This record gives sequence, structure tokens and C-alpha cells, in this order.
Amino acid sequence: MTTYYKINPKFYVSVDCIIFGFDGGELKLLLLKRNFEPAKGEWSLMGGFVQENESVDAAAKRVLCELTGLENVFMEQVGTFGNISRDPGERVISVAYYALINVNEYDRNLVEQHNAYWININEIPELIFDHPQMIIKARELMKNQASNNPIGFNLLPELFTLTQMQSLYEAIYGDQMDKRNFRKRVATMDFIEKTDQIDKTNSKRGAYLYKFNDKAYREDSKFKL
Amino acid sequence: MTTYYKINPKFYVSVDCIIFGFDGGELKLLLLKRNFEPAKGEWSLMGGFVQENESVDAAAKRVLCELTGLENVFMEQVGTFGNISRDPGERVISVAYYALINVNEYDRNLVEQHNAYWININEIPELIFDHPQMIIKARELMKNQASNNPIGFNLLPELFTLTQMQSLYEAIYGDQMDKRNFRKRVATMDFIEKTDQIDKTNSKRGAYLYKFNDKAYREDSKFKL
DNA sequence: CGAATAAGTGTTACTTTTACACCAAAGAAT
DNA sequence: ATTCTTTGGTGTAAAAGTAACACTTATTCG
Repeated sequence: MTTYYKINPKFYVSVDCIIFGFDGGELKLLLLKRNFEPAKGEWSLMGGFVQENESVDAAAKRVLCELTGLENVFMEQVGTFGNISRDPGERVISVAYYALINVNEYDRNLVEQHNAYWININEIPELIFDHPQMIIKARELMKNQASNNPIGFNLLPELFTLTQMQSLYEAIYGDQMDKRNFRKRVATMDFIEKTDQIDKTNSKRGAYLYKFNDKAYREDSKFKL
Repeated sequence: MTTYYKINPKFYVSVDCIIFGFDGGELKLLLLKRNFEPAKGEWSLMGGFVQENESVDAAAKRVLCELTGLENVFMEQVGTFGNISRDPGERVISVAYYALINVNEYDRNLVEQHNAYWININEIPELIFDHPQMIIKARELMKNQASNNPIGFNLLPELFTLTQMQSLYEAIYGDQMDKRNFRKRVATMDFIEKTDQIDKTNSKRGAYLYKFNDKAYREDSKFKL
């Protein structure tokens, strides 16, 4: 019956998560200073092994939740890394995912238990295995997707100022933008709605808070930054 | 030593190839009318299992070569499909790749032995498993990549007319283009070089043949269609 | 009440994109 | 030999989009 399969080898399959956050200034990644073997003491992405009873996507969600306590997080597959010796301990084929989370809404206890820290994306320490390549690919993919889809709002709070939003996109693109041109473009997107609330944490004058209306986006639907 | 791994399950890992070709009119895929089990008699992508001694990328190249006899083919990973029951026979995690080949340069014997046929991309028959989704994702990815990178030339012969090139991009985008505007854009790309040879297979007048100069592209390097 | 700080706002030049129609060359048909 | 048919090849003008640029406003703090 299943003899077609049996002549073939089997492999450990893992998932690794590139977890992006944004604190208003720089893009950050949630990285582990591993307090467990293998490679204890070294820096790595959060990862875990795919189990029998779960899809690969589900494994990625589970692993993300184990670290952050978050569910229903925006995640995208980055790619599969299948070099023979990528993990020096055993042959493991790993599927990388990136996640976008709001840096204020995660379980601090879990993060502490895992010995995880938010690291500026431009100050990434040395990482194990092929995790650096995973990050490079994730960042590139995220940048491309963020320019055509409103996924960036996953990194912002529910209510945000245009200055915050601009800072986010500057961090994603690694490039400064013109304030007036940026606001003009935002103004054309009716699904980015001005509220009557004002945020004064960053200025004396205060800035209007905006919110992303997902329903309106799906009807209207043209995002480009 | 390796006890961290042993508690985890292992999986069959396969690769599936979405093989694009272009015959001057429509985009085509090389598909198998399976003459072997499982799912004998049904249509599928060309696939195979990853082996111990090869990377996942190498498995994809091997599988492509088994069907076409071709090496050094442009291939890109599309993504990994890891649903629990995607293959009803056994749990198999599959990594999809797309390949771009010149439809005149493959081993016809091998293709015949595998019972494979070139099928117009808009006339794909019912396929097994999640192969339809793989194709959708591959096509989308290929379209995006083709618009920013000169990968389309992998689908054209060494020497091609501008009419052929335009037909190719129309097939990729599924959209008509304006001849004068197309040629204007090509004219700005110095790495697409006019030869003094003329092709008369499609017209009485004959059309100049062009070629893609990869070296010049890497120096000059701005492709956008 | 003035200084300091971030928020907010329009216009112009430049670049890119789109729309559009006719003549040329050569073989095939009469 | 002339005409017909077919595909190859070419430029211009309007429209849209993008990029550059500097000052005023509101508010708090000293």
C-alpha cells in the first residue's frame, strides 16, 4: 500500500520565527540568548520541531505562542532551509516564518523565561546556524510585502499618529521620507481613518490619532507606500 | 549528545517542480500523466523525495533533471506545503520549486518515459493533492520576479525577436501591452542587444533578433517591465 | 510671555506612463 | 508586374505620478 514511501528517508523538520516589533524608533527582532541545549549560551531565533499532529504552519504559530503568548498573529512563510549540515547536530530541515507583533502586547513572563530580548535590527549579534540568512530573507520579503499590503499596521498600536506610522515605514525601508508627501499619500487611503483623539506623549501640541479600518480596506483596497 | 532531537518525529520531505515553458504563444507547464503509483493515471507535478545525501535545493534540481535532462536551470523555491493530510497516503511535507526552461532544449525521451506533456497554463487539468495551490503560488511569484529581474530570458531562445519577447511578457502578465511602449522600454535597457541577424519564420519582412547580455546586465542592471 | 518642540499644511518642476496610427518590407496570389 | 497580405517597425502629446521644498500652528515649560 504505502510502499512507495517506505524506501525514502525521513527528516526532522523545524520552524524558526523571525519576530518583528517596532518601538517607535527602530525595527526590532525578538531573539533568544539560549538557556538550553543545543548551542546553549548562543543567540538564535525562536524555533521548534514540527510534531505529528500539526501542520507546519500550525507549528510556527505554536512556537510563536510559546514565546509570546500571542495567537492570531500575522505570520508569513519565508522559505525552507534544507542544506545538509545547516544544523551541525543532526540533519534538520527548517521552515522560516516571519511574524509582525505589536511590541506592547506580549507575555513578558514567557519572554523572560525563554531569555529572549528585543534587539535592534541593525545590531543583530552573531547567530547560530543559518539564522542570519533567514533574517536577511525575511527582512527583504517583509519589506516587499509591506509596500503593497497594509501589514505594517500589525506593528503599530490600534491608534497611532502619522509620525509614528512614518517612522515605521522609514524603519522598514531603511530610508527617510518626506513628511508632506507621506501624509498626502496616507490621505488618499480612506481606510486610514483620523480619529478625534489626540496623543500628547510626543509633543506639547499633540497629534491626531489614526486607525486602520480593515473592513474599509477590503472594500476599497489600494495600499502603496 | 543528540538527545534534544530524538524526542521529535521525522517526516518524509518531497519536492515538486512547477516547470514553465513558452512556445511563442502561451505559457505552458510540464505535467505528468502519472504512469506509476500512487495516484496512477492522474495528473500531477513532477516530484520526488529528498534523500539523505542531498540538500532540499539539490533534490529539486535532481528531480527536474530526471524529467528534462537539464542542469543549471533557473529554479526558485516557491514555498513549503505542510498540511497534515495533503498527501492521503502518508504524511509528506513538500517543498515546491518553479523552473524556467527553454521549451526547445529538453530531453524528449525522458519526458516521454515519464508520460509528461506541455499543458497551456490556462488549461490545467485536475491535479492531485495541493498541486493546484502550488501552481497558483508559483505563478504569482514568477510574475512578480519576472517584472523586476530578467528571468524571462530563461524562457526564450538565445536569440529572439521583440515580438516574441513581448508575447512572453503578455503571457506572464496575462495582459496585452502596447507595442511602441514595450519597445521604447526595451530600448532603454542596454543589456538587451540587437544583433544583425534576421528571423523570417514569422513574417515575410523578417524581424531583427536580439539577445540578452548577462554580463552587461550585471554592470548596468535595471530591469523593469 | 518668550522659547522650544513636534504637528500640520500646498505648490511647482520633473519623471514616468499611457494612448494612439501609419508606413515599410517582402513574399504570395493574381 | 501589380496588388494583396502580413508582420515589423517607428514618435508625439497628454496625463498621471513622484519628488523637492519651508513656513505656520498649537502647546508646554521655564
